[in-house]
Amino acid sequence: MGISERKEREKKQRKEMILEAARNIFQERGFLNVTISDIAESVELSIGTLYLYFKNKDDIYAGLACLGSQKFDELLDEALHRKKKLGHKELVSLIEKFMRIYADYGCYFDVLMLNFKGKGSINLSDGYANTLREITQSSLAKSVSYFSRRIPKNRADRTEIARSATFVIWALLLGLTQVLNVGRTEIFSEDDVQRVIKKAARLFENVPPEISLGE
Amino acid sequence: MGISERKEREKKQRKEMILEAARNIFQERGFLNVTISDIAESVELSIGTLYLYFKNKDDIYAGLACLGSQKFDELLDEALHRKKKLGHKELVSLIEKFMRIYADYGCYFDVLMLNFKGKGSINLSDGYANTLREITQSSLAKSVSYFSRRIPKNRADRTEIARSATFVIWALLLGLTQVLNVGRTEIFSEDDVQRVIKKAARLFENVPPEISLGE
Amino acid sequence: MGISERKEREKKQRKEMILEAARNIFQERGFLNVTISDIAESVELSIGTLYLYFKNKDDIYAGLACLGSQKFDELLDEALHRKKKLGHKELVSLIEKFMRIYADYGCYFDVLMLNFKGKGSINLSDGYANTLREITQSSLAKSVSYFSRRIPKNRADRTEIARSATFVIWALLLGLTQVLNVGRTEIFSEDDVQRVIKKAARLFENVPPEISLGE
Amino acid sequence: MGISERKEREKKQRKEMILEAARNIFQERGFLNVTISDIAESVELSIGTLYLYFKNKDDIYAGLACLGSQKFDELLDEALHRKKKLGHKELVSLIEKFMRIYADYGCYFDVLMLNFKGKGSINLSDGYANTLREITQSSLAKSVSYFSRRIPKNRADRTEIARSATFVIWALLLGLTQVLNVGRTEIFSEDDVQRVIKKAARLFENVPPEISLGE
DNA sequence: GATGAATGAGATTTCATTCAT
DNA sequence: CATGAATGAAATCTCATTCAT
Repeated sequence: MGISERKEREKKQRKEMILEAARNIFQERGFLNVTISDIAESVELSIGTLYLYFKNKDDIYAGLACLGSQKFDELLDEALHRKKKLGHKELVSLIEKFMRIYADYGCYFDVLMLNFKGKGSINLSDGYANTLREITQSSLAKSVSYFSRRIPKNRADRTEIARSATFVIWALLLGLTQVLNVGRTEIFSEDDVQRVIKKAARLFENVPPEISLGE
Repeated sequence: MGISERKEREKKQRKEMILEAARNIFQERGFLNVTISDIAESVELSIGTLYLYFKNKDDIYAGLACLGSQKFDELLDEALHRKKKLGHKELVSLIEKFMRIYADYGCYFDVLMLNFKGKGSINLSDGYANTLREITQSSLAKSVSYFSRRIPKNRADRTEIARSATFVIWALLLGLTQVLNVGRTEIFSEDDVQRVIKKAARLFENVPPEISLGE
Repeated sequence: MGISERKEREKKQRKEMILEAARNIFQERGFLNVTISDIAESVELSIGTLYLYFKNKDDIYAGLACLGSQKFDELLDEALHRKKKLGHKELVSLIEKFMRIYADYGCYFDVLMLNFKGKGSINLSDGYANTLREITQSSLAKSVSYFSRRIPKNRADRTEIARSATFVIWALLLGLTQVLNVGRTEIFSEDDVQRVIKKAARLFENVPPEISLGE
Repeated sequence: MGISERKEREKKQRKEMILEAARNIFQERGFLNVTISDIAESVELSIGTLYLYFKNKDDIYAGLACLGSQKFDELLDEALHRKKKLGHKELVSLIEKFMRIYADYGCYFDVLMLNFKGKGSINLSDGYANTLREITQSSLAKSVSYFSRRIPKNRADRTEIARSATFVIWALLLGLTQVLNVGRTEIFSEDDVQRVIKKAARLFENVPPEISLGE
């Protein structure tokens, strides 16, 4: 039992190592135009070995999506696991952190998008589909719980409000990465980015409690 | 000359017809796993004929991206070309319209994203690259102008604020489509969507003038 | 009768016009990478019209081959239709002329080569096949006759010697174009070309009568 | 390192194996109308495998051209690496050998011709372009050196004469293959061929030393 | 377990030929 | 007659996956 557990653990570590290394090539060349060969080369393993750890290409994508979700979950943990209300400073920090995560792990989210929007283009194997669902639900629950705690208990629609707040801020986070990445170099400068982040953060101040992001 | 002009016009119309029909199949099956054959079949033309109108596959993608930008530009025209401040009702309407556009023309934006993020994955021919840049600049100018008019003239950083406001709302629009599409069916209901939109719109109320979306 | 004859004549003229214009594009771009479209464009006629005059692509190639053979035949006429022995000066002139013809009409000969060597790659329609055979036989007969007249009548192998002489000089002519064209710019200069031609011509001097090119 | 060296060697051998087998189909069907599929079938490999060894179709052609140049180079080595003057017997032998090489490897030279005359029709990858240039220069140097040695040292234009002699004999060799192959069956018999070769060889006898092929 | 050469199905692309106008 | 858009068969090329070593 001990042995098989260790094997299992080692296998999982190796998978993550592969994914971590694979991420580089994805970030570098974009989601399209990356082949299994490219990944293998980037990981410094043979093609065949990749198939020992992943059933097929979609499985690799799914793995990436899971890792990305985890990163996002960790970010939320750090940002929301505090007593204080999420003020301007904290929001700016949250957005900046997410931007930075996206800079390094953007392909995770892209895979995530393509997975759902691709309507079957990526067929998650059951294992990954479950993992992904669990992580997402976990993140969602955390966010909702956070906002919920900051809404008066006597409001019947507390949960709904908290869910909405969650999706709005998620949307803003994701949208900012998209817009700022698309426009970068072509349309605006680093200064622009800073301004946009600050303005986005300020949106959430001075709003009535029930729509704010907290207390 | 009259004849050649007509020919030119007809050719342009046919190109748009192809793109319009191609859009369907993209929306239906997702951006990945659509082949030239699929498009040809959807358009009810032969593969060879597509190549009469488009140099190659990337050229078709580029055409889609341009059309998508145009749709977005038209949306902005309609939403911003008004005297009144962009109030809650108008914002809700704007977001809803964008959501609806995205439902039909989402693939346009996906192409746009992949084009920029893919770092060369889609090689825009010069013609399309220019068109795309022009449309984007036009949309940007409209937005900036709109917000700028609503900021006190004596503020030195008027333009910067207007630009930031533009990017924030663009980000929100795009982000909402992403989040809401990803989560749909899996995570939330149509009711959720409505709530999220309303909440997003309300964010922009009761904020100090210099960061509001208007007057 | 007069009318149909005129029509026939006009059609023939048009065909030659097409071939003459087609030659340009062949010389310019090389035998491969020339399409029917390219030819049509070069001739300033529509693709469909080309097919009014030529059954198919091979037919155009065949036409080119015939024209090339004619050019060569005319060259021989001019060079051999004289009383005098073919001396050094005349040989140099002959080679130079052939080189010049080749510079402009080289693709004719290329077609000729590919026709035979291609072993069916170009399927001559019967009409062209006959024309081509006739022209070639005519050229051959002229050459043989020329050399034959310069060999003592009492030699039993007069005709064989004359035929051999013909082929040798034809080979030299053709080979020079090949070698000099392949090497041009890469391997040697215009001066080289002149020297090679002169040396080639000189080979045929001072050889015993029965192997010489004349008298 | 030993392993990678072996791999490299094996890869090279496989490439040559492919080219050797490809040659057959080229000789059989003519340079045109040979497809990648045909080659793959002839080599008894899959299409995909060919693309493991050659970047594209042109790369295969280029490989053939290189091998052909090598064959020619070897022929020259054998023919010229001797003390004795290149007499009639040796010349006949040289021509006959070249004819035989051409019968088997003719497509090599055809590729060579089309490469240069096609003005870019075949795009040599850098590697092949260099190899080809090197081999050609090597062959040229050998020939020139051979003839040079047979020209009195006090002649200032020794090298020029030697170069000219080289090109003339190369032209004759190549031209003979062209003429004799085109005319074969249609125009002349095997006997003709023999006579032509002998006559061609005899051309080089009894000529003044400075234009002869050797002392 | 690890490898990567080989595969072959399927993608993109080309172009000679046709035919409705 | 003249046209050239449309065709589709066939070509080139790609790449996820397998399997013998």
